[in-house]
Order: sequence, then C-alpha cells, then structure tokens
Amino acid sequence: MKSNEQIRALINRLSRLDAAQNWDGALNPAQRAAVDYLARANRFSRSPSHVADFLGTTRGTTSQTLKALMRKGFVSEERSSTDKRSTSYHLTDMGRSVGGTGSLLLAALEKLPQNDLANIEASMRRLLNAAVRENGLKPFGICRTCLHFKPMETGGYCTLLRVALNDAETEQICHEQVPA
Amino acid sequence: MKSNEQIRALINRLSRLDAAQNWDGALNPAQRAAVDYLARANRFSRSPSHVADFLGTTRGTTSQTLKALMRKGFVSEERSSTDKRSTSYHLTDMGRSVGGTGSLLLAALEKLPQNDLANIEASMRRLLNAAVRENGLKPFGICRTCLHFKPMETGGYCTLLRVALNDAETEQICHEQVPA
DNA sequence: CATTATAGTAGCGAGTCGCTATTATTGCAA
DNA sequence: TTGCAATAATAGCGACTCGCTACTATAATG
Repeated sequence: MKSNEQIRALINRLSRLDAAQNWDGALNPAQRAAVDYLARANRFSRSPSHVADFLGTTRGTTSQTLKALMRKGFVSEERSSTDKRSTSYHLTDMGRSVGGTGSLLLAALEKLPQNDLANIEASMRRLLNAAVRENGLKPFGICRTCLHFKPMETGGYCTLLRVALNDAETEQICHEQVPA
Repeated sequence: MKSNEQIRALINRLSRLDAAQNWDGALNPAQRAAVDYLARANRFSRSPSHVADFLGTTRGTTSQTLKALMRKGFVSEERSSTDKRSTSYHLTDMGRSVGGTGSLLLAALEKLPQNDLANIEASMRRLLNAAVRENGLKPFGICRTCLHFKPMETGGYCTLLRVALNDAETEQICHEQVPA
C-alpha cells in the first residue's frame, strides 16, 4: 500500500473513532462541527453558506443542521437588515458551553509530549493548506493573517469590508480571508 | 482556543472535506472505509464485528454497510465452516479496483515534499497509537509487528492461531495483533 | 445439560447528505 | 427602468449512517 494511502487511512480512522465517541451527548458529529465553527468564526462568516463551505457540505444540508441546533437551543438566528436574503447564526450560552468534552482525540492529545503536539499541529496545518490549495477551497484563516488586515493600536482594520476589528475579532475565522 | 482543540478541528475538517469529495462514485464514505479495511485485513479479520471494531461503529451498522456493498458487487460473503455463526467478507475484483481515486486528501499529499510526508505519517501514527492506548481500543496492527509473530525463511508463523503465514499475509492487518 | 456468551441481523427513529426545485432578494445591464 | 441573471436560504426526496433494542442461531462453559 502506498504511503499516501496509509496517511489517508490513518486520518480517516482517527476522525471516525473520534466521531463515534462523540455520539453520546446532545450533538452528533455534524452538529458539533458546526458549533465548533461558529465558535471561531467572525460576525461576517456565520451564514449557512459559510458553514457549508467550511465543512465541505451543501447549503441544503447545513440549513437542516442549523435548524436542528436551533431547536435544541444551541444557536439562534438573526436575519440581516442590509441583505434580506441572508441569515447569521450565533451560539447561545448553551452553545458556548459545548467544550471539548468526551473526545477520544483530545484524551489522546493530552497524553502526548509537548514536542509531539507541535509536530502534529504543524503537519496537519501543512496538509490542510495543501488540500485547500490543490482543490481551490476557501482557506478560512483568521483576520490577523489576512492580506486585507491592517493592525491598529488596539485591534485592527479590514480594508476589504472597511470595518474596525476589536482584539478578539482579529483572531477569528473570516470567509473572506486571503493569506498574506 | 487550546492547541489540542485546534488539532482536533484540523483533523476533523480534513476528513470531512475528504469525505465530501468522495460522494461522487458508487461508494459513500462509510462503505469506502469498509472496503479500505477489507483490502488490508487478513483472512481472520474480515467479519462484520472486526470491521465494526476497526471503524468504531456497531455490528448493526456494519452489517448494513456490508450488505449494501454486496448488493453493489464490491464484496462477497463466505460463511465459516468451523463456526457457523460467523461470516467473512472479501473483496471482489470490482472491490479491489476501488483505488484512491478522486480524493482531496491524496491530491494534497501528492504535492507535498517527501520530507513532509514522512513527518505527517509519523505524527498521525503517534496520535493514533495514543488514542488506541488511552481508550482501550484494539490496535489492528500488522502481523509482522505482533508479539505472536515468528519470522520464517518465507513468510512467518502465528503462535496464537498456530498457522503459517505467507509473505503477503505478514503485512496484513490482524484483529488479534498485540504490538511487540 | 443448562446457562451464558458470542456472531450476525432486522427494524426503528433521528439525522446526514446530495440533489432538485422554489421563493426571496439583490445586482447588473440594456 | 425594467428585465434577467446571480445569490441566499429552504423544502422535500431518496439513499444511507448510526445507535439502539430485540431476536435468532450457534458455541463455549460449568
């Protein structure tokens, strides 16, 4: 078996085992992935379309997932006043409380030495970047590393959307992000 | 966000994006994962239970997945003569032809330098080993690295099952494997 | 033997997922 | 300005995953 296929098999098994463990609790893997994304995305990147692009699924599927999360009280929706077609979802207190509990992957990571962790993170980041590049996907990086980002005394400024960003926002995911 | 959760998010997004791409074609992600496993497992490790343990799912789900694969002609089943409860599945020619086609992950891996690949593989292996250890899962390693394996002039011998193994078999996955 | 364990499966309900409409709304161009 | 194409969200369909609870058949154990 080719080494590349081994790597692929490794990654898929790992995330499959993690997902399996994740079923106990109120959220299933897809719902949990959406919550994780919403927790890290800025206020311009929380529509069903953005979640769909991030997770590699369709708007239809994502729409259902978000509706399910709303029924369960983890997110609430807010219609945009400027563009009446679009909706933005944000986490409720309950949604924010969904930490990294009961995860096979997190349990494993906690037992590894710091040195390994740094290696693993760098490896995965390289791989994800390659995947994004090769497949023409949106990178979904954070503001601070964006071409359109200008640092200010506090926070920063987005030259694309022409808005000021507070400190926390400069570390959030943006769907418009272009790596500098 | 903690570094560990970043790693987890990275891995999950990667395999989600890979799975999304995988939908086109005759196999869905779960079915494909089962085929991948059957391609690498030895003849003692191809029952629904084994596939379920490997993928972290249940026997019920796996049973359905394998039946679907059989309907589509990718696998065929064989009932054991010694234990009439158990069934073993193996790939048909059509099943074996399911290579690593059209995978986002493989496309990305092909563009990375050899050095990165080695790093990524080592990282993932360390992580999976930790996950297996921390959660009491079966390792599903290959014969050659097993406590019960005795190398011979050609192939090897399993001191647990008391059977001879040909060369190819020593590189296959076994559900009984115990890391030496 | 009787009991207990194991292997496989059926059927249920919730939900994912790709797909094809459908409805709003917005942007653009003649 | 009006008309048309693009975009955002969603509904509904069919195939399927997945955890769960039976249930059957067979095997192992005391």
